[in-house]
Amino acid sequence: MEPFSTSLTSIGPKKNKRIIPQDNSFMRIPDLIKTKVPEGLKNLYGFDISPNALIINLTRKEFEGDYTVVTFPFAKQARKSPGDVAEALGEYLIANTEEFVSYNVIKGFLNLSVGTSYWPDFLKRVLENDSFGYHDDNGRKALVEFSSPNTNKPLHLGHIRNILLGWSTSKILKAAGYDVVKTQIINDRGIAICKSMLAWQEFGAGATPESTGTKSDHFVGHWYVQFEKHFKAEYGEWQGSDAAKKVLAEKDVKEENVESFWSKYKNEYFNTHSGLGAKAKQMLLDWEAGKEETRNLWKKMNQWVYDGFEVTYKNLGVEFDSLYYESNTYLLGKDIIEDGLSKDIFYKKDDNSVWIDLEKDKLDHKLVLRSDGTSVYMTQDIGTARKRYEDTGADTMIYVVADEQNHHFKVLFKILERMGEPYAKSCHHLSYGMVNLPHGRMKSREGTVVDADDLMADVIGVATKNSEEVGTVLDLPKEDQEKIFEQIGLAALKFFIIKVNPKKSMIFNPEESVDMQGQTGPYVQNAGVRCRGILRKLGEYDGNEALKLETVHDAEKETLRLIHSYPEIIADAAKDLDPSHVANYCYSLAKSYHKFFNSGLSVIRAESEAAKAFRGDLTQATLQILESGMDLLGIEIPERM
RNA sequence: GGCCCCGUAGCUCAACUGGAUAGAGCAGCUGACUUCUAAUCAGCAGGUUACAGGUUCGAGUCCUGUCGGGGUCACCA
Repeated sequence: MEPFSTSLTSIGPKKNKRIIPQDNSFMRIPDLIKTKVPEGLKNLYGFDISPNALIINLTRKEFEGDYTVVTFPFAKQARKSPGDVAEALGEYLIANTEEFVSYNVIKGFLNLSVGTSYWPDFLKRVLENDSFGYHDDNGRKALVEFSSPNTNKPLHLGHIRNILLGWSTSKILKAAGYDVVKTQIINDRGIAICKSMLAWQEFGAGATPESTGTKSDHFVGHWYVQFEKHFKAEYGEWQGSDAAKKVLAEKDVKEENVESFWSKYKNEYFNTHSGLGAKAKQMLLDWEAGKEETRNLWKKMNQWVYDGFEVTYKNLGVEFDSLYYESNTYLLGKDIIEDGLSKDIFYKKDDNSVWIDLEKDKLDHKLVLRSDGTSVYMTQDIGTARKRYEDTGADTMIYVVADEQNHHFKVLFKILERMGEPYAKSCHHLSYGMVNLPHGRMKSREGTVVDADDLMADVIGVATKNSEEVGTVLDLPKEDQEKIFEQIGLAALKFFIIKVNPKKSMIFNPEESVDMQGQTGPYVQNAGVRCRGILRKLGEYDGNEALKLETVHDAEKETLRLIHSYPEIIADAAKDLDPSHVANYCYSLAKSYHKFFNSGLSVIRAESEAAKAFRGDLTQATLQILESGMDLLGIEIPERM
């Protein structure tokens, strides 16, 4: 048995001697159409159109042709029927390009067929360029904020959707030509972490993650839960007290409403009568005053959380370029408000609170400084945005945050605009829908929150079980097997989440998330692994033979056209900030290759040297694009599976 | 209640941003492994795109209304 690392990483011939055409005029079909159709319209009818206004589709498989141009939009200006325009354009393209060899017209649809010789040439271009599909630097810098957890409890399924969206959006923007900075703001201060701190101090008896053998962020989360438990007990007991009876009498609560009244009163109880509440609040005040003992406790517990997060992030395969801590940024923005006050962007009320009037933009008045002069969330966000601009020079800022904050970001961006911030118009809220379970929302009270670490362990567990049943990698060393199981399990999870359009809320069915058949991550991986297997067996071949190819079969054409459209997929995904485009694309490409594989067209036993070389190139290119596309989603394709 | 988002096959999702006969997967049923990996493929079945109008060559997509679901309306984050 050969060692894993050497036997599996060689995937066949990488760079054979090839005839590389010397001209620089190579254009992919969409670009060719965008050049030649406006030119044709100008020559034929004498009017100009914007190339971007063209509608170019892959020809549906029930019709003859490869690419379809829709001519309805030009009919009026040309003063001809859409069919006539299509005919004339078809003639023009045949006469004035090498690539198109025939056409047909159905109503206003011009179906164009690309000549066979185009494809082997095209594949060579793909294989020569490892980053085929990527776009040139556009000179812009985008800052992407995602994850942004609180430090009082571990990450859960909601964070996973956020993180996967943020990560892949960052990758996609990079591929689309942006310089990208990945960042997060860590919400490390506030009443929540104080609750964990207090509970640990009061009831923890010196326990540590080490002493209890608990992952350190879960350890801190445990004490947060303990706080809630003790608080609830305290509250329940209090409800029988004279003070409680007095409250009921004052508020004139009827007998049958007592229970629901108490559940709504909880927050007020925390702020008024609760002993634990008072202690937690005192802790927050001590923290703000910089009391050393409190700060040390805070540092200790936060460090536990960070150590835990680091493991989760690493397992998920993500990392950040920079971090912002709320404890450093929560005072930012106040100066900016003062400044804006003098410029009449904001106004002050009699009680000294500061507001902005957004009624002209069909929004409300929004508070930006409390009457006691302290800041609110919005104030911080204003300050942090400017700081980030100063720190990084990013002219585009993308906030990956759940859609419950749609309104907040609408207001934030409008305020930044009013302030004349140079990046204001390029701020985007990548808003995504809630992740629900088959039986409804995740609720911490009902213990239905799906923990991130548990979830990853589960999917890897299922992948391991499946893989051992299939038995195809049992000959490999144990650690290589484990690596593969991990790759497969995470692929299932990540793909399941990322294939859904971000703005839609999604239902997360744990059973379906570990499916490995059909429209899933492992299905796509399997196509790539299949390519690797074929290339391994194929060995050396003469790449130049491919240029002598005489026919391209339908089963090959589908895969070719998909590879061909990869650059547009990246551009669209970047424009829409929507990684699901890439996921669905990868699935289509994998599907088309599987189909080709089963079509009876053999690579290794091809009918001619030309076909063999061509299919070898096709297989290599498919693998290259699958790896590239899945990489944008944070998914790896294993060597074997 | 005001504002915002969503509603597509039994279930989970697509539909190139207004283009051709709305496509996949899962679940169900039939077939294909001595063949380049069956985590695959081929096929059957499944739809009044919530409903009613409108806009135009053309509507799941845009507009209006109705019904259903979610979010949000804090000197919280």
